[in-house]
Amino acid sequence: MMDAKKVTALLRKKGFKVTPQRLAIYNVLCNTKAHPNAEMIFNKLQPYYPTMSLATIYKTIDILKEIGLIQVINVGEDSLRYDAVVELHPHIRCTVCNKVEDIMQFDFSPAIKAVAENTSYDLSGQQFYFYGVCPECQAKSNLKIG
Amino acid sequence: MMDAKKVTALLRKKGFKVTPQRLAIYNVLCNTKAHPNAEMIFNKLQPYYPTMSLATIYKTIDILKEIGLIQVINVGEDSLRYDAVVELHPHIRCTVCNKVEDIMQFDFSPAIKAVAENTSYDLSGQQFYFYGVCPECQAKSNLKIG
DNA sequence: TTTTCTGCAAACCATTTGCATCATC
DNA sequence: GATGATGCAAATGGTTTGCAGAAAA
Repeated sequence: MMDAKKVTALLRKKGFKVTPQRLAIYNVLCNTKAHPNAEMIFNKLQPYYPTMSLATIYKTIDILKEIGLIQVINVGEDSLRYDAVVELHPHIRCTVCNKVEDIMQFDFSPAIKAVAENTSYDLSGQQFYFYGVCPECQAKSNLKIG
Repeated sequence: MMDAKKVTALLRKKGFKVTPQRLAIYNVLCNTKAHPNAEMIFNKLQPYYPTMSLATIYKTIDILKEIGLIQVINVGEDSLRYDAVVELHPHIRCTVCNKVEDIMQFDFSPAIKAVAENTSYDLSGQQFYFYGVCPECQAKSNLKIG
């Protein structure tokens, strides 16, 4: 569900050219909840853009980040993940299958506000990461034991 | 203020040998609030252990992590930082001077409890990172403008 | 004496960069 | 046609690994 017009307009406005590669990369991020890293985006696009390189993905990610269309997620893996949902929300990573999901059930804004009011820093952002075992991996683990 | 006896006993108990390098590295982490990365530890020890290598620092960090004496801090830099305070507490990084400090003014345990009760994950840990400009860098910035 | 550790050098791997060619405008 | 983008290949840099000599148990 990408609003292609919006991306196109924003890229142009910020002085970047509009290319099929850039639209495709943003499109992948808009149509997944998997929070993919560069290689996952690369693999997803491989069948349709067989000549696209990882370098192009990294360069495009830099631009999308700069113009505020995506955010970077650093859940303590070797690689970074990317999210087209730029609104603040915590993430949780399964320590067994490494899947990364959004946490929406709890609103952290009061906590963040409290920190902002009690620190001498001029706050500009924050990231909350949770770690645990997802329901699917719990089930698999129970099967093995039971 | 490292409790050398405690480290020594714990290393032995877990089947690791006690070496001056290991004690020194843990000692550095116990006596700083700077949340150093491997290179900062290396530089700190350089005058006293001129032959110590970065490889030894990384290997020691792995062990200290494994036996629960330190925690890893991933504030979105190129390198990881380490903290001898293993109790949960949020960290804040100055986006100007890159200093990393503890946040102690606010208790996140109620928020974490709420997430634990509302997620289908079996929670094992979490990390909260804040970003902003520290008071010192704010002052410097004001000088330049004013 | 046995086992594990240190420290050098080489390997690793996600990400970045340089550059010639190519697409967008 | 001018400018900026792509994609290959090489570079980068934090971290890891292999291994011979050294220290701990």
